[in-house]
Amino acid sequence: MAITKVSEFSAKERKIAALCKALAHPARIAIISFLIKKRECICSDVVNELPLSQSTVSQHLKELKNAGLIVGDIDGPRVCYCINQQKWNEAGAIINQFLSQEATQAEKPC
Amino acid sequence: MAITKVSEFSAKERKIAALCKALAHPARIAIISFLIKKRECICSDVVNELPLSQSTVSQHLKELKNAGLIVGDIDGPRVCYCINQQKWNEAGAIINQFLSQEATQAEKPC
DNA sequence: GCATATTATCGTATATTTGCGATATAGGAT
DNA sequence: ATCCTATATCGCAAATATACGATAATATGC
Repeated sequence: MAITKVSEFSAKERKIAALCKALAHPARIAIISFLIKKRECICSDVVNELPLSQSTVSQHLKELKNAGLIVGDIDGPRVCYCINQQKWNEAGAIINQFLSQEATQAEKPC
Repeated sequence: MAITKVSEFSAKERKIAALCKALAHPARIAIISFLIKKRECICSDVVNELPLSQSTVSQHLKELKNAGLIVGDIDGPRVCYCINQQKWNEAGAIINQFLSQEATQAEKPC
């Protein structure tokens, strides 16, 4: 496709899409659910929970971290992951606002 | 990657991820917003609204249709697209339920 | 220092997505 | 029938995502 056109959309549209993209894989949904349930846990706990290799899990964790949804605190040789509660709440608000948009009175029905 | 492991996750996890994936591109966010605003419109209106070619827009519409979020009614030579209100509400409920999960009392903080 | 445990990153293969032009398809108008 | 408009699909190229094994990096314990 040569070049992606993502940059031609509004910041809001890109933000919503980026958040959804971070949640667009079942492994990442599972990781988030697991972290919410356990409140916090080390990377190897996640690896044990998922049917994926350690390197693949690490990649998914990285994506969630890049999206700001989780944080990893270094704890000796381990990394303790947990939800970034503030960002998680913000993300929920942004996505929910989009999901619950109200239709205006029909402007020009076809 | 040889083979995707999506099928090894739960139906719920896959459902949430699939819905988010449908919303994981700014063009599709823009399309949904446009349809909600206009209530309904023909494909070429969407093409005029987005900085993308007709064939690319058609592909994005197809993805949203596959996800069940929109429907396209054939109207002579045109296709009139609109939100599938019921599915849209369902999707909102599913995603929102996931987003607003409550943390349990910490089971085993690290 | 060295060995071990934990996690991240690199390299690679394959799958999927994005994007477009060209073409096909279908309906309406003349 | 022919032309025009609107949409979908095909074929292709490039970008991105998924997945893993191997390796690097880091901290701890000895």
